[in-house]
Amino acid sequence: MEILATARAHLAASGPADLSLRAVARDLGLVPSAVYRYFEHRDALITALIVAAYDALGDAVDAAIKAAARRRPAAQWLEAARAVRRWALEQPHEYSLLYGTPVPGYAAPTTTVDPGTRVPLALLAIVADAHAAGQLSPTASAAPSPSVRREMDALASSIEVDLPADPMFHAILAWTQLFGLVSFELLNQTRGMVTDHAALFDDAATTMAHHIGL
Amino acid sequence: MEILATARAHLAASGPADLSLRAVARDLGLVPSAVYRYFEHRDALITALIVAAYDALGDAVDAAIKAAARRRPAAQWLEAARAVRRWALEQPHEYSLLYGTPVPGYAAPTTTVDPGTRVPLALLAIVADAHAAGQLSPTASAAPSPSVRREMDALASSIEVDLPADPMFHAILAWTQLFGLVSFELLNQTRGMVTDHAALFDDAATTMAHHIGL
DNA sequence: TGTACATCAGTGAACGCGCGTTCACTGATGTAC
DNA sequence: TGTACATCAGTGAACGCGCGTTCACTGATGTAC
Repeated sequence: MEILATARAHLAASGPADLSLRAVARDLGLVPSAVYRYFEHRDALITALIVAAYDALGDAVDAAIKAAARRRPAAQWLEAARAVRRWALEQPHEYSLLYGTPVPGYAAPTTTVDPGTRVPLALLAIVADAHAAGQLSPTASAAPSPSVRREMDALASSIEVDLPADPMFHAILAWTQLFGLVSFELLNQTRGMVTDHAALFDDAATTMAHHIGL
Repeated sequence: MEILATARAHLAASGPADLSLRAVARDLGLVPSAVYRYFEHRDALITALIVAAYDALGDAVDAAIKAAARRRPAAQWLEAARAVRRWALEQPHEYSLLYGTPVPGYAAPTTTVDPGTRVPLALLAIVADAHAAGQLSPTASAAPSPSVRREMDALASSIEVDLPADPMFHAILAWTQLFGLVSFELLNQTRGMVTDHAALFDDAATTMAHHIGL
């Protein structure tokens, strides 16, 4: 839909906070009320944007994993991680729509949950595939406590992933680490501490893979 | 100053996006223009809030480390990490003012940089103290590439911390991991995946300490 | 102890702005007979 | 092939709202002599 495309373009230029229904209409050369023919209200527009962004990120990650399908699991992991970072740097505003402070006054409906799980599920799939192929080395690193271990087992079965608690635990940590790094880089929180973000990120992703046992 | 206190209270109640000069004045029973006697413009108010929040968080972390001063470095690390999470959960809106998407239209002046480094410096100090006391075990985990290693050495000397590249690297990763976890929890990004966030967090912090060599 | 004056803290009205949303409407395009 | 009508896509004006900021002002408090 053209409105959605224009809204994404507007988002790319100005950031989520300036994302108003009127601004999108303006960009399209439409009168504001015309947008109501396509979206019930502003929140519906934002929801559509969020879903589209999650899907774009999911597609980017899936494509990266697919392109590395014949390589070692650790290489797949690295490429997936790089795809996340690359996508985030290319569309920082869409990234912050997904992983930043929620848009004021907007309450995400449950529709946005499923698309939001695509990336973590794709990352876990790499680990699960490695495990199925017997390519997962037992992790030398600290082990989770019994209660967390139980939670990891429950999570694994609820999302139907065949993975022991240990790599599950480290994969969850890696997932949060990944986004922590990208967010810090985008928010300039590492200002003055890190200069070559790409190199640090690659090393970080490789380290994560190592911790997981890939 | 009373305006600042009221602004923080307002922030606690409504989040950074609703933080307007008029709202703060309203809370104080003042007319909007009265605020201009104390702050040159809205951005000055926000800057003051950011600095105050960084300091509050810094104080919380420092206090936690101090209270654990006689315990093992790994325990100090865990307590520092817990202090970050606790503070974030107690004042989520102040946390998101610091680590969320920037307030629309606000450009952070360099004044906010120094207070923002308090937490990472406090975390690094734990590691550096352990290193000075010979209590840092060499990390078994993946090592950074030569270029990142060089960057870590440069960083260590620029912030005057006596730490080899290896633990420095893992400490930086742990720092980003810490905030990634807290942000994901606050943003509800782990919805449906994690239920006992406190337990996962503790295990994560312990694992980080282990990776660093604490 | 009293008077004159400066400083301070805040008032009140107004400005122009962008926002989401509503409502009655218009004119072009498509469909049925 | 022509006419009648419905649907569609969008217009235009208006609503009430909150925002940051300005400006001239008022009245209380403090200071100097």
